[in-house]
Amino acid sequence: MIKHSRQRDAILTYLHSTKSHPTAETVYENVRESIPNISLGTVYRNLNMLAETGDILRLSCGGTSDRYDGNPEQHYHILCRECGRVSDLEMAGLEHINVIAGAGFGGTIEGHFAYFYGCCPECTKNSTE
Amino acid sequence: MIKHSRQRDAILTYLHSTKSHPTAETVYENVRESIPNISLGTVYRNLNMLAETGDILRLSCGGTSDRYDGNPEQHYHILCRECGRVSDLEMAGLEHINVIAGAGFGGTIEGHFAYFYGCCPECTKNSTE
DNA sequence: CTAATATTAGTAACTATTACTGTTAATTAG
DNA sequence: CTAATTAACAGTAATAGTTACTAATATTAG
Repeated sequence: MIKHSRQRDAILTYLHSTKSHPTAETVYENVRESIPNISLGTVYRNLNMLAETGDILRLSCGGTSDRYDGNPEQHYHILCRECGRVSDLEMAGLEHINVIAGAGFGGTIEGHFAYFYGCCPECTKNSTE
Repeated sequence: MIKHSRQRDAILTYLHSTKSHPTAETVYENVRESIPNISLGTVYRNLNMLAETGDILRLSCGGTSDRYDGNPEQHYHILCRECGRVSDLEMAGLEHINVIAGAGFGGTIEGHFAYFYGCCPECTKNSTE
């Protein structure tokens, strides 16, 4: 049985307020502004719960720590190799690649995880100036 | 300047001998059979070097530890949600998704990372028996 | 309101990985 | 073939991210 908690609300509210795909540590720092004595363990536990229930997305883009996304809708991301930022991509879904992968494969493809890397609009602009 | 080393050779030889995408720990355990006192730090250092030079691939499929692949050619993987195994997929390249992602994106797409998840042939077979 | 218990803060523990240090061994120069 | 140089090593300590534990607190049900 799941009980409401001020801490979990604050975490979700913060994630909804940003498009920056923060790490657990960043979530912690920001939520501390409204709940100064929140524990880092609480942040981790709630991020795990929220990811489990599908209310948020966990992004593992190869960096040292996972990132979280308050938008649980299926969408894709790009990791900027210049500034490290993770940005949303507005693009069509790629469900068809599951079919490509499944052709000739003896098992079952249930889905995929994908992210792109390159240079974000800001860094691309800066490097051509 | 890069010097030859028996340890690095053994690591590469082991990775070439398997299709199992082992973790650093598994590489360590196996290479210890030929070099019993090899250090875990040496395994990590060489796996990083080999990944850096492009001789092997590092796979970060969301699990707790990275995995390594002795085949440096671009190819895709499937993570079995049943047994945790990571297997190679024989399938066409997906370079076209970079174009899809780049459409309407202000920055530059250089490439993508993708893996599939589902059920490997062995587990699919077992679950339908 | 009271009882039951999910959640918390704070801290300790754990795991994967990297850094450090003195020693060993691969390469280069003579 | 030495000897000098230094990359790489083994062993160990340290770090980073995350999870586990515990007694106290806050939420919900009745």
